[in-house]
Amino acid sequence: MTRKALKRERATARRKPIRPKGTRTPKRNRGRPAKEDGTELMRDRILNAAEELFAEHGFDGVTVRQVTRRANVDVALAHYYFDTKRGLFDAVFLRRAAIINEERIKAIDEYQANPGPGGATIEGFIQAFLDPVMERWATGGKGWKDYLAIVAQVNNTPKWGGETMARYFDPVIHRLIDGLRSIMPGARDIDLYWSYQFLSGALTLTFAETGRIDRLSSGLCRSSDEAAVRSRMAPYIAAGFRCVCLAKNRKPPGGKQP
Amino acid sequence: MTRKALKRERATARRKPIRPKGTRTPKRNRGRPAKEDGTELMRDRILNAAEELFAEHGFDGVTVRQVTRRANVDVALAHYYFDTKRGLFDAVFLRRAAIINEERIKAIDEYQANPGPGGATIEGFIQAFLDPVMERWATGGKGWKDYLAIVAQVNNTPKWGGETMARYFDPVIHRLIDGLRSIMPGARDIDLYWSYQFLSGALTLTFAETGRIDRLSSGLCRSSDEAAVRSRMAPYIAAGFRCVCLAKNRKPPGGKQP
DNA sequence: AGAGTAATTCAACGATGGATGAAATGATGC
DNA sequence: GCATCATTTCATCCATCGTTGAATTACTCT
Repeated sequence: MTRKALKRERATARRKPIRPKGTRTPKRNRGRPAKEDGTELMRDRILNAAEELFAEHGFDGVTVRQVTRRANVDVALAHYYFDTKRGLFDAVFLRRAAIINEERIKAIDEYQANPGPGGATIEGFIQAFLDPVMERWATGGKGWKDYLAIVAQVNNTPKWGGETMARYFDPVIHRLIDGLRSIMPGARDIDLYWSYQFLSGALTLTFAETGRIDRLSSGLCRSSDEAAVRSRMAPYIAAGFRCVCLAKNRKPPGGKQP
Repeated sequence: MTRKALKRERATARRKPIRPKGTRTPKRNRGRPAKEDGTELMRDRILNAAEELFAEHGFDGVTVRQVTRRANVDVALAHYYFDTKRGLFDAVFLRRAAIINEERIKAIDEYQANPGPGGATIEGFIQAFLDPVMERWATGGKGWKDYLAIVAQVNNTPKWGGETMARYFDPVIHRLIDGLRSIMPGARDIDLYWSYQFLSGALTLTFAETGRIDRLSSGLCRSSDEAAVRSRMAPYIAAGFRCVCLAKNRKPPGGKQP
């Protein structure tokens, strides 16, 4: 017994049997398909189509019918596998979140266990945190790019920015902050968290590849230029952390100091 | 002759006069209202309601009916004033964009004309660029906060991140970059633009006040803490610019240098 | 005072939204 | 070889969507 059965149980005797209507016209293309391997599983077809569309138009800008049309699949199948539209979105979001999160934890652990000569640095930790995502973004193909565009939208939406992001990403971020704290013993947590906030904004916007910088710079910069991002983002962010989190560099610019 | 007349002209004789239906039931509450001053104009009521809802749910997550219901106004009135849903959104977006853009240009001009003793600094320019928004965010009330939440979503959406943001914000950004270039004669444009990109992400996410950092820090930080942002954002960002744009500070972290 | 115009509401249109019950059909296990 | 199960499609439900034509009422100008 799989999803359908569960669903039917949940919805026991909800409606009257409304459908005394027309007789069925038995046509082709119905029922369980021949198990022809090699083709993508329908469930994955739906996920992939949804990923593309959500990346471009956001959750509310996409209809389930658009997704299933792109996947060449019946509408009902999306509900069969994912129950609701929201369930489909969550499935898209989860699929890759698990992967980068694991890679990130591993990267930070490895860096801390074995930093280069001279010991661990702020830039080193930031790099370890960024690298897995950067790598997927640069070489993971359209699927990963679409996924990162979705993350950017979720991160910047009040409705989801709080809970959805938290559930999936908080542990990794705490791991990063632990690492940074270990090499900045004097840093206050409040400074570390705010610095991460700025990091988060810069990161998600950049990987979202909105095309904004291309236009702004009249084509001088390209959103998709991985080398450009690779050589600048970590240094930029590390400099910010150094400035904000190391007390000696803090200079109150007029405002009161908390 | 105002909007309605223009609209009717545009749609000359488009449809057959479909409506041989029921007779009108003349009730209260119709037609042009008595000119009772002191109350908000209906056009503004619609704009305000739309601003709130767009901030929370995004363009596609809001229906025109929700907006007019919150504004206590008939649906048709929204189309009377703004033609389409998109027109309504643009009106919301434009209303405040004009204000901050003007203030920002003025702030940067003034800073460059009269920096403190010691001359202009990177941090000074950044501060001049941020201050008008910061001020509105901190003291402008819910309207401005909602507006900035909308900006964050637009900025991070591929569909609009390119064109919509460009049309309204590019001139100010170029003004900022001109200022920065004037005190960093050796800086390459490509570095300045990429640095701005990181600034942009940090800025829009922070002002969007998604509540993310509150949860992440277990309540240690509050999204709405203006003093915390005021004392950290400009230094963080200025440090990043210094690091990326001043050649002597550039150190290639393994990747190839463009 | 009457004609014209601006602002507001009513009532509907056609399309489409998410969702689901039931039929169909191949695979699986006994 | 037959009953059960998992997967897929068909056909539809009902609510709601953006948008509009026309009626209605108040204000403005002559």
